[in-house]
Amino acid sequence: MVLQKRLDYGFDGYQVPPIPQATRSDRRRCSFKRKVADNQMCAFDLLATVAGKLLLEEESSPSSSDRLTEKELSPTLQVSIKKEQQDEDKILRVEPCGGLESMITSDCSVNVAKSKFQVGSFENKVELASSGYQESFDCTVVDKFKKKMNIELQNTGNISNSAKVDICSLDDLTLRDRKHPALVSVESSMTLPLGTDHFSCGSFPAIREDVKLVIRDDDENSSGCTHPSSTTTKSYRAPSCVGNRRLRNGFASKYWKVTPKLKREEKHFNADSEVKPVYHNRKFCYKYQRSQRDYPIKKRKLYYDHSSVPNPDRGISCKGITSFPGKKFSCDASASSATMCGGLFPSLPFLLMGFCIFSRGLVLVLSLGSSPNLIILTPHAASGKPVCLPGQYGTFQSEDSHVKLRIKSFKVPELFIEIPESATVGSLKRTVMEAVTKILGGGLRVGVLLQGKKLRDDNKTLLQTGISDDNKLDALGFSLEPSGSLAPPLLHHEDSPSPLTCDSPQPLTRCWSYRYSPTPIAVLDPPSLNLESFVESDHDSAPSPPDMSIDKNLTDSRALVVVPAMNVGASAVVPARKSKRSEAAQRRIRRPFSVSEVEALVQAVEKLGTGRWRDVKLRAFDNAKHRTYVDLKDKWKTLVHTARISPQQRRGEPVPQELLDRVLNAHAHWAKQQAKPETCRFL
DNA sequence: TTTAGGG
DNA sequence: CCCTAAA
Repeated sequence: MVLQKRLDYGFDGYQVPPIPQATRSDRRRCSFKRKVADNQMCAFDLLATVAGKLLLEEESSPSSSDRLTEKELSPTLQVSIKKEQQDEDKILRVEPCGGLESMITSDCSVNVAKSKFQVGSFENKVELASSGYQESFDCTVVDKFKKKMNIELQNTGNISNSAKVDICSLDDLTLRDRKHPALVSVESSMTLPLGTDHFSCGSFPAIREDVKLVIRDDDENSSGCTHPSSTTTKSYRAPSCVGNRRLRNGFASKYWKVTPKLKREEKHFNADSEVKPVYHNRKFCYKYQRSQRDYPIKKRKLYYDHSSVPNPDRGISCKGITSFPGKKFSCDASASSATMCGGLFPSLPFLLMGFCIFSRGLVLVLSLGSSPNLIILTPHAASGKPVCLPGQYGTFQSEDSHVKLRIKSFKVPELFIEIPESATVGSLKRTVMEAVTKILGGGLRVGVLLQGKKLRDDNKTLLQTGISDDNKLDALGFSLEPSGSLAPPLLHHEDSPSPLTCDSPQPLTRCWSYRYSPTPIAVLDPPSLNLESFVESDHDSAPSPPDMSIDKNLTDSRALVVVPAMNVGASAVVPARKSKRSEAAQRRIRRPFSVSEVEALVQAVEKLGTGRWRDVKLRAFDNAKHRTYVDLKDKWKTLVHTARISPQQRRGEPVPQELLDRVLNAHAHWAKQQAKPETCRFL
């Protein structure tokens, strides 16, 4: 999908010519897809694939193959990337580094000529030199690291336009964060001083959850190792170790296909800026030739002056924050390894596995724990935000603009089973089976949900709906619905159709949200439930223990519930509670406050008062995702009530009288405070 | 989104 | 806990 994104930028997916021997036309036709189990697909694979393709294409290009001399190719830079799956006959040879001259220019793009970058040991010099065009960037290693490597991208014409990527050693890293035994931290500081203002990077909201997943993995895998060589967990392999098996090279992109869109832009440029498209090395590899004289200036403008040129390719933005004319674009390195991504990877070190600079952005392949991630710093326009593709992502874009999806689970219609206590387990099973059969009997339909919203228009293309948008992948969900829905025995009409909230193929994805208005009956939108969410809901005990789970709570278990529409007559299957609400509006399970929670609540209210429930939430229940500020307010209400009634009338887990006294005191106190706002509000 | 209250 | 009017 990420690559699909690239489509917009002129990167036409990834296609790998099957075999070098194939004729060109054959190659074009039967370029094979590297079939990889979805969960094995990783960003690096994608890039490697691309690299493979690029290389192969280059090899077959007389003009460029000239440069592929043994001399120039450092042996260590020759890499065989083999699918870990053993795709025997399809071993890609990727030789991305040594002296290959590549140019990936499209309209206004970074032009990278040389790339020597061996991530495997981090001993090579990184050098991305200009291919001779003034407008291109130089990327050179400033420090020969060991300790620190500095890749500097700079515009040869103007030093101030530079991008820096600092890579510090593990040692440096562990000093900062011992928790993550990553090997190398990439402190990316992209600095494009363009003027006065300063933009720093924030976060990538769109992919935050994905990232969380990664972080979790990190923690799990974290072994405390602080030295690369000792860090040999599955997820963290020292670069040098990796080298043998699967050397992960940085590579410069080569020739990118011209996409239709770009072709159009091409024309545009032709007219506008004396840019003459020149197909270089096959028609889908191209670059522009510009007249030298006005190039440098114009070029920079194209790069950075977003407002002056109506072209999507302007400037590199970091996570959506872009450089604007006269402003400085910067991702400060001081923050952490995550700098580049700001809040995305807070202080999470990552290993730079490769990078790729191409016309429309900078791609970094980073290892964030167990799987490589693809970070794309895109030019401003198109999506604005960098894309992160977790390695284990189940969806990706393949050639031919196909969207590949792996559906791990379906939401299934809710079932409601009513069965006497005296019934046997066997009869329970049968009853459930009956209910299920009832539904299946009528046939099933599949619903597609995007960001919680049901996609009802069957005629829209994935592209139109945005499903092919990488940002939305994790918001994609499917549901099973009784197909009899068109003329289903409607039992209740009071409900209105409701959006399903969740569920992507990923188990840990957030599920529905709490408060929904009554929603329509389940006929068309049968209540669905995520089977995978039958996770033991966490017993939130203490209010504060860090809750690392991704809202596990939200996936409260919802036992079997009914599918009203389907229960025609089946005695065992009856409509649930008038099926008042459907899927999303399912009433949350009851979770009585524990004494410790009450304690925390009381303490917070004593401190903050009774009108600041949000603050109370943040202060004392920030980690209890299932406790909303409304819940806290409600609880306080009941606490006050409880405190006022006699102990005999109280129900549930008894709250210590001491706490109830404090409740009354605090309540009285804050009531008084409200009466006289002038007074200082401290206890 | 929060707050404040009734259900 | 839910639902909402108001802010």
